Amino acid sequence: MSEQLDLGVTPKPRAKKALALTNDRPVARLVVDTGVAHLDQPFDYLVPATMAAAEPGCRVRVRFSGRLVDGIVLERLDASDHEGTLLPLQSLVSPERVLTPEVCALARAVADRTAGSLYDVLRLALPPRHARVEAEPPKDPAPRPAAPEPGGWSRYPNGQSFLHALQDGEPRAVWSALPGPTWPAEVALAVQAAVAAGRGAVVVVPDARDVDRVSAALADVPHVALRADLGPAERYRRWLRVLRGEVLAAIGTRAAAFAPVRDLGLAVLWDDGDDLHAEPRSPYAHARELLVQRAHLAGAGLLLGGFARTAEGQLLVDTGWARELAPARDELRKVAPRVDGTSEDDLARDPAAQAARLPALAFRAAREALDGGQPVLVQVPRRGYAPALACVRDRTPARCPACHGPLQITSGHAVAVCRWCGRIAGDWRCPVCEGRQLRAAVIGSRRTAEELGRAFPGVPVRTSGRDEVIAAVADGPQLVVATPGAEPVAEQGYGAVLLLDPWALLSRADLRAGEEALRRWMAAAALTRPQGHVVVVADRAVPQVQALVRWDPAGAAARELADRTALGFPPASRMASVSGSPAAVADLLGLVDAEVLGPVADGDLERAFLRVPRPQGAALAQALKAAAGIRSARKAEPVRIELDPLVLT
DNA sequence: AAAACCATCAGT
DNA sequence: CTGATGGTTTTC
Repeated sequence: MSEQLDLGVTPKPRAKKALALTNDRPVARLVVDTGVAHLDQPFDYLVPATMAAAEPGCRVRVRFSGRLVDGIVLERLDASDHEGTLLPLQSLVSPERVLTPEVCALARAVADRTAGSLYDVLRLALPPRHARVEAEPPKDPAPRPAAPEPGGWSRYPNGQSFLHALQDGEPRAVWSALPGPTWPAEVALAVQAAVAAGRGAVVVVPDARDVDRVSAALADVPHVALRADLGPAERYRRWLRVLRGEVLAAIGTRAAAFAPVRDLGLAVLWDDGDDLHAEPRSPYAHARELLVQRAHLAGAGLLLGGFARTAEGQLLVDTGWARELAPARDELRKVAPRVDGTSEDDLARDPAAQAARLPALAFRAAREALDGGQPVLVQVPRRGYAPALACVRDRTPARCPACHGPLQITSGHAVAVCRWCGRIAGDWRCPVCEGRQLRAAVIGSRRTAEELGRAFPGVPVRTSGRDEVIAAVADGPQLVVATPGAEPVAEQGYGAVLLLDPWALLSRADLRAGEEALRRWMAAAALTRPQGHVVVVADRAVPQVQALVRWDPAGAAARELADRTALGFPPASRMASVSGSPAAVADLLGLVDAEVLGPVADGDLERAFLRVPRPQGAALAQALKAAAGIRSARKAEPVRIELDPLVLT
């Protein structure tokens, strides 16, 4: 064979010297970081002899329309079907094959589903390279663990068959976890079942605390923990161990959904309703959609677990794609907390408890637990100082008479001020009852902590919120005031959990307010010791309170899904959010055929929602991508496109 | 960002 | 008709 292969390509006239190509498959088909929406397609380049190691999955640099850009090899071919001349690869970044076929197929599917480009997804899927770490000597593959005993799964009628099917099947389950601290152990058992059979597993949890808890539960299973806060070197080191098959299991937050484990047998997602699972960067893929898609493509099992259940999880059950994995009723009775609803008007006699606005029942429950030497968890909806105000009588949210922005009080003694326009709202009147008196709709955790301290003199009070999250507290009498998601685990479980100000959660304008409220209450209530006491300061007639009392996440999710289906809301329909300048949004909407809601002003920008029946979701994504491509080719200003947006307000 | 492509037109 | 010119399209 000649050095210079004839590929039907005329050498460039200005080429200084003939480039020696590799003999073996001299064409590399790449995905290139073009940076523009309309060029989401493979491009072919020639492989110089010096870069013969540029196998599929390798990072390369290439000249693309004059600029040096990053690319990844998708395939090596004998010849290209491209008509024009081919440029050679500029350099081979590394022979490490970082993009596996499985992750590549997933990224392609995700890009299609979200109207994004392949490279945008790969940017999220592949950690930045760290050359020094790559050069470190590889370790031996970790030994396989033994197949697990059923452990906590014996409390679920289908638990053992689920574990068993992980050996070589693709069991898909929506799991309603028993309240209590054992879910990391059950996740670990499922992972062990897959790994013992020589299959890989990925586990995605909302935050770093959960990563640590599941990682600890996985002590007997070789694995890596991928956390966002690791730093580039350690992050890449652990990721490489997965890629090279040194370990078969990876656990982490959102980005771990793409961990390149070998021969995937199980994907786990814990608490899929947590909004931390939504990727904030384009194309905004949600971890649940990633893992559902990945399990589907890879023929792997899926475990979608949580105390509460989302409407999306319910849909997976209703369509028959996944099965329900719920505890036996008597097992639930053993551990479920005793939940009482109480009116906030039923205030305690104790003056300090009154000042803290503690209803008698809540005060008593806390007192009993503390007297028994047990910690008490108090969940308050938001941190800060009285962030929102409402009519004292009927809870109508207080809005600015001028601009309808929310009113707030910024310090202990100031009058109410509009959060948007800054006007002082001294003359506020309730639009419903004409009342003039305001109350804090949401009491921030700091103030609650102060007030509770006075209601229970001598009892230590700790707070856990966004600023400072406490992972765990020891047993013993103490008050723990926490915002949702920041509740510390108690060593022996809390004696009582108080859910204050539920209206702050329930009365949000969001479509998901009801589901989200129940999710947060269940997450807190699950931290009680078996049959601990939970007091929620709301009427039992509220459906979410009922679901909490009966500990019925499945029933609540079924009702939620039915409600949304009746109204044509997701997940029964699929929606897309489109935002940008008014002209750009109007232009894009003109290119897509779907029901349009809006547009409405959103700051300087405009936002519109598109809605189609669920079966047309793929077509909507395709149409939006095509439209964005047309606009990008015209060099029109970009529009932000988000499929299945989490927030619909 | 550079190259290739394409339409237009002054000078034959 | 041809070659120069300037704007547009393509990008392997």
